[in-house]
Amino acid sequence: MSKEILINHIKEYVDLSQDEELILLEKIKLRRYLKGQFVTQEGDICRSDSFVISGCLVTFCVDGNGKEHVLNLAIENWWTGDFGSFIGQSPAKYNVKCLENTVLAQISYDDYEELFVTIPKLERFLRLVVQQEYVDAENRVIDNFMLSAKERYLIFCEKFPQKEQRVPQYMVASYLGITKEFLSKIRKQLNNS
Amino acid sequence: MSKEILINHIKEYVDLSQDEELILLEKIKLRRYLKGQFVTQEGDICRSDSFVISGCLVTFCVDGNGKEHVLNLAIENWWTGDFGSFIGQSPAKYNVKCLENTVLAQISYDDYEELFVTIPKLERFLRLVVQQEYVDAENRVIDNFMLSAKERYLIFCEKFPQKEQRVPQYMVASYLGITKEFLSKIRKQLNNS
DNA sequence: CGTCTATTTGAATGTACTCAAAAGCGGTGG
DNA sequence: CCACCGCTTTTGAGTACATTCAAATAGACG
Repeated sequence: MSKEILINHIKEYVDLSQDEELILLEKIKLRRYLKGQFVTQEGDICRSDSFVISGCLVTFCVDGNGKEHVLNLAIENWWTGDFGSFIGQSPAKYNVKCLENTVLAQISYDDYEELFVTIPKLERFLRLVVQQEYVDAENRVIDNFMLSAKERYLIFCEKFPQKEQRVPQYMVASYLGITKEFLSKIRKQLNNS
Repeated sequence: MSKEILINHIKEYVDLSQDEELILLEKIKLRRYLKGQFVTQEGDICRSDSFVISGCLVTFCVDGNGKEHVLNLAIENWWTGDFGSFIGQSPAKYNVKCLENTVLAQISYDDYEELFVTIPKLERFLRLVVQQEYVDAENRVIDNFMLSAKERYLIFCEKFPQKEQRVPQYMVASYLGITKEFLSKIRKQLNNS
């Protein structure tokens, strides 16, 4: 069953007893989305933390000129959503949209708080996950400073070949912080060498 | 006593009993550094998580051309260090250097693991802190995409006036992802208007 | 096949960088 | 107290990386 995928993900970080698994199974809700549907929209409050069972999603915001900026791309076994909105239960700054038909395993904010009491080690699990995401986010800041657009693109392809294949090129460009035109030129240059 | 400052910081997130405070006081080590000293150097393993009691620090790395890139600036009541190195107990990618005489409250990796067992709610504390830092780091990524250098500088000054005042301008520039020369020109332009 | 969206191409432009040099500033010692 | 030193900041000219805008081409889907 699909919920098991999330359970197994959690078990990579902390041990769970049979009972604890059952409690979790009750709290995890599966939700299906069609390609193009939004999981969260700017201004909404993100009520659930979402783990991707299958599919592909983009997290982006829109600036004053209507330009879209991609914060994150998520595929199977990644967490997604507007985490700032989730932890503060405050209006989302970002939109989360499905690029494919998608199945998410979700745990609501309230259930999380309840679960932290009944299964305290989930607190540890979430800490470990978020710690790593924090380090990755900081490394992304520095990579954007240190590396050229071409280098960032090459590293992206190497690190996330599946994302590169499943996500439209203009979103990859935005994720890398460059324009779609410039990414196109980079790719052309890479082919001619 | 200075250690109380860290205890109070923790108490902003979780309640601590008298006993728990005493256990913590034992594990927290104060360490003094002179201006210019390094808390961590690239390649070291960052053995302790450090909370700034007083002073000011910069976290930076050096690229292939010898150019320095500032990841973070820390003052009183901030955590500092190479967190990636700390959580993985792996060689540091970054250097952490004191810009002033500095006092840090440190908890070692091993003591942390012990503390998580004796005071499980510290797990929650750390999760809450790191969650916020993660969201801040992601917002920094997007701000660097969406905003001009001038806008980023203005927001930095507004958000962290003390950092702007205590940190050399060329480090602020690097933190913002621009050159010292360009920041100088931005400041000139802001004065003439 | 036509329509819609995504990608490519090219020319002009801009934001920010490089390099070199000068000016400012703070501390130290004569 | 001033002169000097090292380090930081400023200035200017030339340049580069990446953007904008407009148009052509390619792909996907009904």
